[in-house]
Amino acid sequence: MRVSREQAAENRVRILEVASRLFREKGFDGIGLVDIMKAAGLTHGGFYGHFKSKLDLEAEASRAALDKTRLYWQKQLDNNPDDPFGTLVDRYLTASQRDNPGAGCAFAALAPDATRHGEGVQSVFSEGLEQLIDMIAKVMPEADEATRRTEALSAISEMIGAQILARMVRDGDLSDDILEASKLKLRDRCAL
Amino acid sequence: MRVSREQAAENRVRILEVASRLFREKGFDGIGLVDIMKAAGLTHGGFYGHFKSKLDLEAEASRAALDKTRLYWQKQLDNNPDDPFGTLVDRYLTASQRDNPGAGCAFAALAPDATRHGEGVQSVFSEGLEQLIDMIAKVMPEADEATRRTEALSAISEMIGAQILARMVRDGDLSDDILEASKLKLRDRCAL
DNA sequence: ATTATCTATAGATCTATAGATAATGC
DNA sequence: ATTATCTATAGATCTATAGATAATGC
Repeated sequence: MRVSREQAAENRVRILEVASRLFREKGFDGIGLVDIMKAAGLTHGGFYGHFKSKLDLEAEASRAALDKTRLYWQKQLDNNPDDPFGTLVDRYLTASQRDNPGAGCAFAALAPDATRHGEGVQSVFSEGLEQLIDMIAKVMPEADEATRRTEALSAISEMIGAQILARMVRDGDLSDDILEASKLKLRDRCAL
Repeated sequence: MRVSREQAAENRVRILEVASRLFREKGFDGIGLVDIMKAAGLTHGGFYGHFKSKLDLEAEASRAALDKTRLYWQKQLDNNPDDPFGTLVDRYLTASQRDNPGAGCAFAALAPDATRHGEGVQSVFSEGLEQLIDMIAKVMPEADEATRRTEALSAISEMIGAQILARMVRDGDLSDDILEASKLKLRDRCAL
């Protein structure tokens, strides 16, 4: 049943991909190692050859998710130099983001979970947020750097909060309204 | 070991209070029935005399938490008729709210958890949010009712998002900055 | 007699580990 | 010979239930 070194490295990546999706969909406590490994096409016994513990996987899978989505958003900003922040707002506050938590923003899916899952996990989210702040502060329209950072912080809080609440609500119309309201308010900031 | 009908009713209330605090602190999956009952001064076997299931307790404890905090905020609005929304912003976006999740906003503590814990729990949070929206929309300064609702939705998303991120971050200065940034931006809306 | 609570436990699930297996890579 | 994975299981924990217990309230 052994596998090449190369195949083993691919297996590790697949565990990370599968775990980062399942954690975002079901929460850290909503999915077990057995099912994660099964989803990766492996048995659970092999898990500890790749990771030290479940908490370790939570941290690594979260880092993978945050890195991947940050790269995606960086590309969106780069490809829309005329209105980078407006593009971000329009594409983040969508029903498709809301309805695909497994592939989307790990902050919206897991921030409160991360707060309760130890220093390692929390550090990953903290560093991920700092990088996100820098990335967005750079494209804010204001001249003053400190103001751009304040604007970025406020906008990030609103966008993530809106997705969290839009997902939570059972009424689809209200859910859409939540996204639309923040889109409207945040779009205003581009017209400076 | 039996207890009077009156005492039993008090026990039920105490279970709800204890559970609503522990759920907000540790998440629905972060605390078990045995420890909840122990914290209420009872043994776990008695639980099912009061609630149908853990999910049932999650819904009822969340309703209790949301009702209690909404009453608190309604009182803050009523007591500050000159600047109700500014008062709300100033008092919600505080370090003391951030550092006491067990007594604070259930949305900030449990919204993503609620999304994953079945229709009953989700309905409680949905209805709680609708009531909160109505409460805040009423005190927004804008003349037009639809605009007041949009403003309320956007402000709620930002305030809850800010508390979630402020709790998640390990760097205390950044955590304070997150709250301050949103306080600054939201306070601007009073000056209409 | 009724019933709120307690004791004890069933049954399921979860993380983690130990030892076996078999293919890789020296 | 090494090692990635698998099989099997230990040990802990969690929800839920069954039956015993003892005080209430008719």
